[in-house]
Amino acid sequence: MVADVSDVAELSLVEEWHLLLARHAAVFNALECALQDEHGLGVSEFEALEALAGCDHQCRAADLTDAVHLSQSATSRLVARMEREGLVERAMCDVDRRGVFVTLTEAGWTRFRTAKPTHRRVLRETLR
Amino acid sequence: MVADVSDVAELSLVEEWHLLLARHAAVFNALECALQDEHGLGVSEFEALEALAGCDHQCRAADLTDAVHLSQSATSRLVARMEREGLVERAMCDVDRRGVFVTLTEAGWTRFRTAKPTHRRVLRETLR
DNA sequence: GTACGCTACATGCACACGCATCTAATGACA
DNA sequence: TGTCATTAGATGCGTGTGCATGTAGCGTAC
Repeated sequence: MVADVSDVAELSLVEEWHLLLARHAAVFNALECALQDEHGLGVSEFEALEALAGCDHQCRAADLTDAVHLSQSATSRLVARMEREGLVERAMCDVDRRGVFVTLTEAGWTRFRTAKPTHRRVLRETLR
Repeated sequence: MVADVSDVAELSLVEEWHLLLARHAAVFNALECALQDEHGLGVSEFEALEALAGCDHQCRAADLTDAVHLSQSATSRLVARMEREGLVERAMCDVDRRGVFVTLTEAGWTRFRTAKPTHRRVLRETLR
């Protein structure tokens, strides 16, 4: 019984997937705990804040959907939660009145800057 | 304004994290859709089946928890769902009567073998 | 043997998710 | 201008998740 080339290729493919799963789970859980405990933020909330901070503090809801890797509906509720917490505001978009501009509030910007060191620390500790 | 070494290091750390997030989301979603559509399985269900198949078709519930990267409670419910679908059985563990042996049924083994090519195909198509 | 701490798994609960669907606005075309 | 397909985002619904806790069995100490 000799493993041929395609068996080896498949094995490494599965191993790489399991490695990816394990790495993701480890970093994600560590981030979730640290951000929640120290700043009352979930990972998705932080990613949304980071996306907004990197986009002039304002972007379309649809752009956030890509940034947080969530469904459209989940993103909509995420924005609703963050608005309830005063981290962002939803503004009517003039050029396309179906659209929504999500804008970072002063409180949201502050929370992001405060949480950022925690985020980076956990990445340093758990990534790779 | 010159970026120093630690700024560069932090940037690449964050980029690597975002890459990990994106890769995970892409592969996970593709797997979820394909396995659900073609075999009525979720990713976690498949991972559990794979872990059991690689463990002589029988292992402790606690071992499954590690394999699926889920909490203990989620794993317990996962096993309950899979038992309801006839994919696994829960058996009393003689040496430690608190424990539970999860065993692959014939149907579970068949479902795993059937779904495996789909799983590998999606990995080939979406990983890297 | 009895008491006590620990471990394995199950379960109540609150909450976040995706899917399907709804509403409102847009753009194209007759 | 009126119709209609398309798109942006919100929401009802069912389900899966983690946390906290419950229950039962184990192991040690006395």
